[in-house]
Amino acid sequence: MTIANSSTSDDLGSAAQRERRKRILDATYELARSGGFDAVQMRAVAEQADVALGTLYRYFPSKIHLLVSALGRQFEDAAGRMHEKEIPGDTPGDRVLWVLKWMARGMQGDPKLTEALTRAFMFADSSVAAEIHVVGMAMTSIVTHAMHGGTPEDGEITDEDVAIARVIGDVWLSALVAWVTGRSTAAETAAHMEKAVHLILRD
Amino acid sequence: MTIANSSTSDDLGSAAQRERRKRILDATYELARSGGFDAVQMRAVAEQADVALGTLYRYFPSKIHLLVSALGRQFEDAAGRMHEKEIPGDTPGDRVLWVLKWMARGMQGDPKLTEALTRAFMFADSSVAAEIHVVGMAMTSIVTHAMHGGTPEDGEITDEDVAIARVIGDVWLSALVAWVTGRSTAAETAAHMEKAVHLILRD
DNA sequence: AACAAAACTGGAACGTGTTCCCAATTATGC
DNA sequence: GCATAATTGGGAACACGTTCCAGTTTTGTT
Repeated sequence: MTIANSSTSDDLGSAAQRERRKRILDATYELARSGGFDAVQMRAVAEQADVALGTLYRYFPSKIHLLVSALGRQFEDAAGRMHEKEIPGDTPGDRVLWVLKWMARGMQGDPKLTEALTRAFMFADSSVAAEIHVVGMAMTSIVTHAMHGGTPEDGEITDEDVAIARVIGDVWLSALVAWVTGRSTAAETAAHMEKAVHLILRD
Repeated sequence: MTIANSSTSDDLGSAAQRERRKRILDATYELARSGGFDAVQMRAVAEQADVALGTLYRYFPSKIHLLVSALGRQFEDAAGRMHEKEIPGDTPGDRVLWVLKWMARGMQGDPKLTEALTRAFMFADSSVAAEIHVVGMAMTSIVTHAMHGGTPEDGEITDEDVAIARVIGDVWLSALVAWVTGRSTAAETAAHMEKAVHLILRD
């Protein structure tokens, strides 16, 4: 149950292809950051990445695949950074809340980007299962890592831990959607998460 | 904190307008039931409801509004039926699980319909806040009603109860999305909900 | 009954995701 | 180095959500 090992640091394809793929994802980020989901238009991505529209579709078979792939890269980066540090907090609940707040801070700094990626994730169907799985694994990994104090040798991660982490991840996703779609404020979201973690991880 | 009182049994408009609105929602259900989200095409809804496309857009300003309104009607119906019966089960956890399974059974009977309504709900932004609120209230009402054994006089519903119900609702939504998008089976979803309810409502 | 306002119809038109086609370019095997 | 296959570029075309408009019907008022 370690960090996902997907093809983020791409094994596949020639150097030129890896370069194209990177340009596409970079263009996606930039458009999403400035204008959110609606601004990530396939023609605009293609133009900014300097590839033809057909090529873009060869690399990512839909807009949803594209955005969820971007989300996966971001989550894996976050999970990687997470694993490099000690998580502050005396109890699992404190540490999980610390991590969730840390991620929330990052997301609030780029609300449009977050909106684009989250809505794509929520809209994805089974054809995006592989990319979705990457995200789910990274999220579970982040939470379980926080539950165990960030000290890698600190005991095994049990099935129970994973189940708990999934539940927390679910609540987090729902809260994220509510925030992203403007149905709740950042403060309400934070309070809601705090409540949920206290319910689930009674210290 | 009783059942939502929105304009489901429509106060607004003439008889002909209520009739049109009903035809539109019926057409929406039928198309969703047979083909899911993608089959609910605005031109098809208009044709099947025997109204002009412009009229459909006058009643529901977007496809998302239309589907979320349909979901709201369904949830209010479910909440209403819920409140008429005693919920079996000795503990809050048992009763909540019973209710969730009862709703899951209904949704599994119409998977395409569920897919259409759920995806619309997840995709809705703040312009759909009113319709979303109807759904959220109905869901919270269903869960709190189950927590208190279905006997209406059985104590007040506290803020704490509502907070708990919201968390359960969040997990349920995430699980629903996973099921609807084919990322988890009905059995996995049920097991996951059971785990979550046991964590949140320790009996 | 006559008129004004609002609602409805039918259909054209636009934007964006997606598909398709073919010529030009690049990579691969001999 | 060359023949062949795979990839890419450029762009037209299609589908569906959405908007808009001119004309007609319905509704409401006096």
